[in-house]
Amino acid sequence: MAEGLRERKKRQTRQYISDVATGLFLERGFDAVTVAEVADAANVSVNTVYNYFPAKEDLFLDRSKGVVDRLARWVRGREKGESAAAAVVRELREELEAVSPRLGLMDGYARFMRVIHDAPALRSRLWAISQEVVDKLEEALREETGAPADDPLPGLMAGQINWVHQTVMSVIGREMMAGRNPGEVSREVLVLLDDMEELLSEKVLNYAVRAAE
Amino acid sequence: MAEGLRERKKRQTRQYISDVATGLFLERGFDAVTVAEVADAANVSVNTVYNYFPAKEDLFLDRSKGVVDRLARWVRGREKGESAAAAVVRELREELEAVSPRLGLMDGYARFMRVIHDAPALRSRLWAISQEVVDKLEEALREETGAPADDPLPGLMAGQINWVHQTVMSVIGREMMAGRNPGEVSREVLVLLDDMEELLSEKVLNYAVRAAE
DNA sequence: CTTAAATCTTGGAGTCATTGCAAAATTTCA
DNA sequence: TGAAATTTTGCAATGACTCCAAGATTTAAG
Repeated sequence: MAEGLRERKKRQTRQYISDVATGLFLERGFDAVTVAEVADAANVSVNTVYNYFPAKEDLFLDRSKGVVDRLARWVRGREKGESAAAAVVRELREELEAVSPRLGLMDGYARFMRVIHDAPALRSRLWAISQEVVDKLEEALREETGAPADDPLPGLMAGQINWVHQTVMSVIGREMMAGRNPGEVSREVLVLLDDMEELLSEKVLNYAVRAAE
Repeated sequence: MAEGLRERKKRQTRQYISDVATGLFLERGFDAVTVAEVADAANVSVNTVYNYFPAKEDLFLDRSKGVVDRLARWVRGREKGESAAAAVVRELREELEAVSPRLGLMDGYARFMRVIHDAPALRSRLWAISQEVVDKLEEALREETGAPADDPLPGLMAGQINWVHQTVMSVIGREMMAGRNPGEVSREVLVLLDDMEELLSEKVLNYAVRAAE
């Protein structure tokens, strides 16, 4: 069915508010910009802003929400004969080798991270998102392995896999904020990823291996 | 030097405010109690509350701050021939066997956790504390091993060790909230701890072994 | 014991995020 | 085209938190 005028306008408005807000936050920092200013700059009322975004933090982290099922998706899409952890490590390695902006390997990410780093509210929102990532990963592991609800292993495995992802993301953030360029950081984190892989036990690396056909 | 009247009064006032606030939060939940109510109930002004506590969350989580250097302390106090991870696992095992209230194994912890669970602001404050725990642990590992500032290993090891501690604490919280009693939870988590120990690689279990004399 | 300095407490005003409500504007659809 | 559904907006209110200056208390010197 074709999308009505109303739907299109809503999507545009939402996007515009988010863009305007992001611009302001990047310029002056999260705390220094009020929601009222965002509303003014976007030519809408404060209420309209809250109509689209549950909280101020969502104005800046709206995009990041595409990340919540990243690990679950990678695990579900793992190859035959590949374990959950191996799949995540492989996907991370591929993204790193491609110097992918999805991991923050892009110009401008430093400024983005700086805004988050300087605003406690944004940091906690990021933690909340990260928690969602683990939860969805654990759920995926349960489904993939058919583990009973009281089996603690999926939770433990999700924790280990999340450690890898979390560490990669946080080191990238730190290094980019330190002024390094994406290529440099990519190479450095690839080495780090090797180190991490070596720290994973065989039990982790062999958990939830997908049946080879 | 003897403590002056002023110092004593301040400490008492601070403690009293925290106690009163904790009581109210346990009764009615974090969000349902305003800072003004806490101030009233404690016979002080709102400004005095903020004089002692930087934010509302600190009224409830004041105690928890004793936890921030737990892992660093355990590592620094590890025995001869014992690694950092082994020390943390051992200390955790001892606390679990003792059904220690320091880990939340006590009646009333369920209600305490419930308040945190239901208040996003408290959850993020807990995350922040947890971050401090890792940071201090990493710092301790660097000092203990004399690793250079650019060595990534201490950070990775801190992450692995933190995973163990974090998982133990969160499972205890979850089970206690589910109405289980401390003894039960203790036994269950001891088993879980064994599982986790098996998931740690040799490299982790042998990192920062203290010289045997 | 008296008093000035240092320190605490308090009241009050103000900022800002967030919510609730009802009126006004816009879009959809019969 | 006109009523119904949906969106936008203005307005008022709540609650955390900050700033400031005045008042109360404690300390310490004389």
